[in-house]
Amino acid sequence: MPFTVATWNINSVRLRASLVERLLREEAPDVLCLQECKCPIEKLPLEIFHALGYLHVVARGQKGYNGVAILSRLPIQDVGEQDFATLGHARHVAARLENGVTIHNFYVPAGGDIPDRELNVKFGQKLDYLTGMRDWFHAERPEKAILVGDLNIAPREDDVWSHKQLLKIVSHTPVEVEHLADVQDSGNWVDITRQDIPSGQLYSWWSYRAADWDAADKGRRLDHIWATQDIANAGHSSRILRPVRGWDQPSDHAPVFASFDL
DNA sequence: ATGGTCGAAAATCGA
Repeated sequence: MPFTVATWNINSVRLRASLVERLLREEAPDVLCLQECKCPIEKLPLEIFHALGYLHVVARGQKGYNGVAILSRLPIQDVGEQDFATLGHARHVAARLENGVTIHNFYVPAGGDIPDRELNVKFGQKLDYLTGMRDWFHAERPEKAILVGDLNIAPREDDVWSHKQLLKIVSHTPVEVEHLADVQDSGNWVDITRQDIPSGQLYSWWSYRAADWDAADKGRRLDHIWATQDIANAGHSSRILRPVRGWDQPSDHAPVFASFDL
């Protein structure tokens, strides 16, 4: 059964419910994973999703911040959440499809502005969250699994507009990249986006603080789709929908897509 | 070295 998965940091699902609706209508992924819903689960605009055939929703939320949701046209089962680094935040939820594939939806902490855990508690929390992910996947030995989300790290030189200028900027520092690589190794995860698009600049986020984000094009690839080694060769057709960043009242993130023939 | 823009929620914090 082939299926398509998408991930999108929506930056308030209530404010942008109409954008979610447009994406579902135009692209019709089987599963859409959202981050930064910024509301309790009882305030998710479920009617809109249901009306489009997304009858299955697994989510975790909190008032004002964070929040993750998995919308699906295919039946899914809630298989729980993890609270890495015991932050008490809604940053992870997992669901299982009937074909046995588990989908993990993550919103990794952004980490603040200063890349030093002595000077910035949030940076330490980000690293600790990633270490928690590493240890958990090391113990779990995931199989037939897909991991998506806003991981808030652009690991490769061609995942950022300027490797040199971003080396000390949170999201591209060597210590974060090492932590993310440890997570990837611990679960035998394969970066499906880069499996499909192995070279060239690739971004999924552009700051709001640019006069013209498209012309400046100072982007970063913060949003990822991974799969465990055993199903990685089923992944294909990866793409990042850059035009979505140019929709009215957009999120600062573009959605990332991949398909799997399983 | 700094400021630039958003969203939620209350007049700031987080990104």
